[in-house]
Amino acid sequence: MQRCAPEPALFAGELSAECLLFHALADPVRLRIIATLARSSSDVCVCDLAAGFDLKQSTISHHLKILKEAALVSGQRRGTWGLYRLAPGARERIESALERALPLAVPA
Amino acid sequence: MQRCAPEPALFAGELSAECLLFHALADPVRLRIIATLARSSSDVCVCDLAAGFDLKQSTISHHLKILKEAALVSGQRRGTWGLYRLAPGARERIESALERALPLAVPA
DNA sequence: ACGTTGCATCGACATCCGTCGATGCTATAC
DNA sequence: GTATAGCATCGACGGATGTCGATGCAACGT
Repeated sequence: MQRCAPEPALFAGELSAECLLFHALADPVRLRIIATLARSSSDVCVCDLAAGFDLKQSTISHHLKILKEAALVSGQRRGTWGLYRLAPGARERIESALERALPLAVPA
Repeated sequence: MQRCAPEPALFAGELSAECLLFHALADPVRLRIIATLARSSSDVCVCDLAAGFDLKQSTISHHLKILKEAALVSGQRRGTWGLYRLAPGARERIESALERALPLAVPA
């Protein structure tokens, strides 16, 4: 039987870092946290996130840890509170990952 | 005790569609499929993906179904082969989702 | 008609993941 | 010093998910 396509040419590059980024965004709670931080002019503390999203504080901490590991969020402690904000360049990092996965201009 | 921040102001919008999009991208196999289709000038058939990624054909079909449900991929049958390509506007849809989650200019 | 090929679907299984309660730590308040 | 408040971490549990083999189906070739 003949070939089904002219030539396979499958992508063989490394995309695990990009996959981690998209994974961090692929959860409703984390996406809401990101959307909140992206729209907040000041830092947001864990207690407000837990209260606002109707989730336990440990759950919010869990998601914040994933977001921090993806370098999408940065946090600092002020007294007993944990204040979080969008990491600088978060959106640019996502756009770069998108460009590596789906390049607008296909490289030669 | 005093408040930890001036005012919560949590995001309350709807992001489930955007979450589905990012979820479709948050798997190594699916991301490789997308990267392959984005770089291929012609359609790619299921058998080539299965052979190239060292996965069973049923597994590839499963991932293609998820990508199709996310409207990132479109497929057609030619004879016994299943040919897939990147859906038109796939990248634009992802960028729109990113804009809704992390707006560059925060709306008033 | 018959066998073959390629794909989609199904069920099963193992693993991952989100959520919670419990615990410990640090900083504040008394 | 003691008590309290806020957060991170841990272990456990249930549900979601990726992978596979088996089956069914449609199209092709003989």
